[in-house]
Formats: sequence, C-alpha cells, structure tokens
Amino acid sequence: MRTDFEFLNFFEDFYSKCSKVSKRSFSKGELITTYIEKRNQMCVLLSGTANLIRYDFNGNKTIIGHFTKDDIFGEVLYPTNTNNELFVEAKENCEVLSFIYDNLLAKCNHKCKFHEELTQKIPLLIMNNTIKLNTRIELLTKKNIRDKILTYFNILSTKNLSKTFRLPFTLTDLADYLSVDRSAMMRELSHLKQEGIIEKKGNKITLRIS
Amino acid sequence: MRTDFEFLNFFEDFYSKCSKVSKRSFSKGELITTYIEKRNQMCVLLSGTANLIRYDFNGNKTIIGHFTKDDIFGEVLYPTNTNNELFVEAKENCEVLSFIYDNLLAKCNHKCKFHEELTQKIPLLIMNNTIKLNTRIELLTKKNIRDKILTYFNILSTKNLSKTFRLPFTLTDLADYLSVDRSAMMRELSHLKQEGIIEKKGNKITLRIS
DNA sequence: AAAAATCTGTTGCAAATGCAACAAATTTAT
DNA sequence: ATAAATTTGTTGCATTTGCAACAGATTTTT
Repeated sequence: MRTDFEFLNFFEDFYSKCSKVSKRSFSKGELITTYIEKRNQMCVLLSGTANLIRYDFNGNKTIIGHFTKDDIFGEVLYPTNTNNELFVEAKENCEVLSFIYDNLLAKCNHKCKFHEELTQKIPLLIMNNTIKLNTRIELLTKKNIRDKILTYFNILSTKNLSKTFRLPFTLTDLADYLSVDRSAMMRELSHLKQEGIIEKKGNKITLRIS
Repeated sequence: MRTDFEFLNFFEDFYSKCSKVSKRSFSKGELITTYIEKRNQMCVLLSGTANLIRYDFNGNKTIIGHFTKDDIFGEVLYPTNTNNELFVEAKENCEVLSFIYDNLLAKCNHKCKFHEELTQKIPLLIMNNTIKLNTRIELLTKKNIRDKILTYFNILSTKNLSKTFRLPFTLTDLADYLSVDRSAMMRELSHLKQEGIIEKKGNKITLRIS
C-alpha cells in the first residue's frame, strides 16, 4: 500500500457534496470504464489497483497501464486516433472517482469546496502521472531485457534508499510492465543471479553491483 | 510546422512583463537544459525542435523525447531516481520559455496578466503532454517492429484523415522514436513495401491495408 | 482441507532483432 | 558550386527474444 500521496483523503469527506463528480466501487475483475466513447472522462483511483488493457486485432491482450492509489486514467488522457479497444479492469476491489473533465473546469453551480479543491489538485495529479509515464518510457526505450530489468531495479533501489527492496509487482506483471516475454525475462533474471549481479529471495531483491 | 495549438501565441506579447518567466533562444546543437539539478524547472518550447537525450553508463546515446512547438519539458516532469544523465539539445534553432514550477504557482508580485494566463494554461499543456506520452507508450509496448510501424502509421493516417500522410520524422529519428535499430526497421519497411501493405515515396506514406 | 487458479522457473527451438559495415542519395554548410 | 555531413537503403551474421510447453510452488477460492 502506497502512502506517499495522502492529499486525496479529503475526497472521502467531500465527494458527496458535488454533483459533477461521482464515486463508485468495483469488485475485482469488473470493468471500470472503456476508452471507446469520446466524452472527456477522467477518473481518479482512490483505492485498489486496476489495469489498462489493450486487445489488438489478433485478440492479444497487453497491459498498457497499471494503476494504483491516486493514479488518474480515462479517455481524456488518451488519444482517440488508435484503433484499439481499451478497457480499464479492476485488479483488486477499487474505489473510483469519475467526472467529465470539461464539466469540472466549468464552475460548479453549488460553488462547493470539494469541487474547488479537486480542480486545484488536478494539475498535481496529472503531473504525478507524467512522472510515471516518463519513467515507463525510459524503461521501454532500453534496447534489451537486461537493461530494462537493471534500470527498473535501480529506480526501486534509489527510491528505497537501499540496495535491497521489495518488488511491487508479481514477476508476471513485471514482464508486462517492461513489455517483454515473461519466460525471456525469467531467463535473464537467472543469468543476473548466476553472475552475482542480483540476489533474489521471494519478492526481495538485492543489487550487488550498481 | 504545427498549427493545431495556437493558444501559446500570447506568450510573444506578454512574456517580458513577468519576472518569474524567462525566454531564451538557442541555436541548433546548443544545450538547452539538463535534468541533473533538482530545482523544479519547467520549460515550454515556443518554436523549433529539441531532443531529450540520455547517455547511459556505456556512453550509448538514446533519444528519449522529441519536442516540437508547445511541448513542455524540464526536470520537474521527470523522476530524479534514475542515474542517467539527461540533456535537452536544440535540434533546430529554438525559443524556450522557462520557469520554476513552484514559483510560478505562487502568486506573482506584479499580478501580471501573463502570469495568470500561463498558470491557467499549464494543465492543458501537461494534458497534451500526457496524451503524447501515452501514444508513445502504446507504440513502445508493441512486441515487434512491424506492429510498431503499422500502429504509428495508423495513428498518422487517422490524424490526417487519409490513408496517405507525411512522416514528421526522418527515418533515423523514427527508429529512435520507436526505440528500434534503424537497419532492422528499414528491413521491416522493405518487407511491408514488398507485401504491398504500404507505399512510400520520399516521406509520403500510403497505407494499402488498414 | 481440498480443489482450483495463478505464479514461478526452466528449456528447446524458430524467428526477430541488433550490430557492423558499406554504398548511394540527399541535404546542409562553405 | 563544391565539399562535408547526414540520411537512406541493404546485407550477413551473431545474439536476443518470443513462443510453446511443462512441472512445481504458491496463493486463492470453495
């Protein structure tokens, strides 16, 4: 459970007072929203985890995004010029705030405090989202699996101020996140272990060489 | 030259009136900024093009980002937890607006109109940036070069409302953008031409099959 | 507590990709 | 107008990767 951004907690208290924002709960496996309709929807994930999933023409499933607390998603953040079908699916039970972005920016007829605060916080939310996207791009642009893994581990290590850290993903999800074949990633992890570059016990990793 | 976002033109008129924002010009090849210092800098590219470049431990150069008019960049948008050296380099002559993000949000002591408008427009700028990043991620998560190329061409085709469109990159830059080896991409382009899926004359591409 | 589902770990093999190196074409600088 | 630099296009080869198919371990559900 992440605790680095607590600023969203006020949602709990105020959400019911604003007519332009709705809060809903979803059970594991449920469809939260699609990116098919063009309506400028934006969502904020208050709790739980969810995946942004793409099914391409061959029916291949890819996890393009993985959302946790305080993450934003919704078709307003996504270009409409791709022909894919995009779905957001609850991976665990979720609470989700959703609204139409343009409506939110227009002034709320109730002048509610919640509305005002949410509007103010949106840039920060988008900013955090941007940082996440940039991180992901940095990883995805690495040319081989080894570099993707090591770069990602370095990021976790730096974040945790320690050479030892806990993986926030299952290995299956990690392969999706790095957009590589799982077995190929496992093979590379084995090599890294054999070469003494990393140690791995359960989901605890230790970097032996920076 | 892009014309889809004209809202930044007002910068020309007002920038000199706000002490918190500076405007500078850079010649082709010049270093615009680095992402090394932590100071929450944000920049807006008013004209020209620039690249975000990473040099990794091996000295390999990768273009992680390509900026055109109205794009934003700066270390405030980028996580500080990677050990890379990141530079923004002018690819053509550029005009760049730069400011410290936190300072901008604090009220300008001159209450200038420019400051107010810029602050208001920032969410939109970040939003457009997010859309670009999401597009890039969608491309980068494709498993092979052919899919990356075809998806990218589909996006251009949809944007242009035509099966024929002009490549906004040189092929060398396109390979960087898709993060694949240039010669491997050229090989795949040849196959696509041979199979009649695309036609290519200069930088004009025509899709024969959607 | 048992059954079902998911995740981890491994391997052989075919296909895709990156790398290196080069020549021709095109663009930019002098 | 010529020289220099960059881009395009191609190929052979070694390496990396994805795919398929398992078995065992772990987690979740009933």
